[in-house]
Amino acid sequence: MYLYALLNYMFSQSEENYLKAIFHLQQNANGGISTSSISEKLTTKAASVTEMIKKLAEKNLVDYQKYYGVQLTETGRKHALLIIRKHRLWEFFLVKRLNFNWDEVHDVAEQLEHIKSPKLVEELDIFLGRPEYDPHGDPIPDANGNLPKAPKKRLSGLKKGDHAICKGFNDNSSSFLQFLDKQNIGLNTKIEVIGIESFDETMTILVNSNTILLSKTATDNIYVEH
Amino acid sequence: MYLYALLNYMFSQSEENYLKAIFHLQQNANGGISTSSISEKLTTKAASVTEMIKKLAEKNLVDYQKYYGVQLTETGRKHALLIIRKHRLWEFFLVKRLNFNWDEVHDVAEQLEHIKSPKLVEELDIFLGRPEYDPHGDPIPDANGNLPKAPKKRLSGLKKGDHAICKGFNDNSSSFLQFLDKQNIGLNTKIEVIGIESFDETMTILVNSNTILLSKTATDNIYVEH
DNA sequence: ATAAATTATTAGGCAAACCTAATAATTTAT
DNA sequence: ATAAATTATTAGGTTTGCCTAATAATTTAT
Repeated sequence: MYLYALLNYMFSQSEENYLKAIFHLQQNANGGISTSSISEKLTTKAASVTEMIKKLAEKNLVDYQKYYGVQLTETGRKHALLIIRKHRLWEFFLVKRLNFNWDEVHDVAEQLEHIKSPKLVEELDIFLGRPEYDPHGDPIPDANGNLPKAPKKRLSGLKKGDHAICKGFNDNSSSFLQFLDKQNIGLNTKIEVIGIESFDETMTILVNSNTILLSKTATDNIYVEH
Repeated sequence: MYLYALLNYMFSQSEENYLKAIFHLQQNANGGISTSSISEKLTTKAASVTEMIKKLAEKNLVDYQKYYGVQLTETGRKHALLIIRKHRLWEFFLVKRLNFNWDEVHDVAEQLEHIKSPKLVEELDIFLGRPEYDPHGDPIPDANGNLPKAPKKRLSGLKKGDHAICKGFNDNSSSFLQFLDKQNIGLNTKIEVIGIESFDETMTILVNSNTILLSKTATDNIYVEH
């Protein structure tokens, strides 16, 4: 199908990285995404972002108005979701089939997500049993870009006495994931909120009968179901 | 280990493609490899090859003297073998695990071979059961660049009356492999040589009780054991 | 309301990897 | 042995995606 071929083969790795970055920034923001936030996310300079944004706008992947920020078009969003789909399928493969630890997969998946082959994505999905969540608990978009709906709730939003199950992480950096490993916090770990400090929102939680202190930054980045 | 890291992370995709092309050309030639043969293999222009060869020589991946051709250094050869190892492991994965046909895998494997992660290569190798041959019958180098020794014999080298088993193909192009599929020739197919035309070396062979005519070009590209 | 700080854009450059056209070196053919 | 053909190199250009430095627009602070 023409659109599919177009979605799969037309864009450079750089362009794909911009689409993905904009998509992720849109998740946590409303309205247009600023040039500077993109440059921060991709560790490039703002001037480079301006340049690339112009190109993406010409290709109808983003809507863009000077000083008013960027937003993905429907085509841009579809392609961003395809890259995220590939990224998360590969992460699943690496962890579940190749014995990678969840904190080791990010860099490799960043490379693998740019491999262009519609058949590969589909067959990999089948081979893995059409998983719905990656090893970090993030939902894997299906071939049409639909995400399994699991509204995310942050650990930082819970109150004293709440019980919860850990369902994902917003910061997938190796250092954060290693920190979680050290605290024995992982996907589906059961958590009880013992208390919250009023001055900085540090949270005291119970994990496997151990008491652990987590900063607001940490609890903001942990998704739970409760 | 330092050398390993060096081998894995130092080179661009283009550089890797040149190393691989030179390695393959060296298999069928003796002495230095000409600029023009490289440009033909990679469908680039000779001027681009000259440029790249200079760069590879500076990085000690090839030995190079004006008008005397190119040869891989030991480092260059090691890295070429790593890329070939990755290419063939991925082809094995695609055919044996993801239901690709053997004539569909080349382009995807050309992309996957450039993924940089020593752990990925090792774990993939283990996951696949440390296969020795890819789906085309080509040997897969081990982690040290050693190839399982299976000296290759061409079908074109056999005489009338010889029996043989098909063990691999030199031309892995989709069109050639599809031609073979149509003739019911595949890995481990049993062949009997019925006759050879003296004027153009066209060979008449018996495959599953069917008589088939193969051009010299075809028989040159089929490896056999007999 | 104006100065200061922030954010975005433009202009001009650079490196990688390709290209064409012109030229040079070597080999082959008569 | 010289002309013709082949092969290789050089010079100069292009595109992509990045950079710095200068400038412009907008927002924030006093």
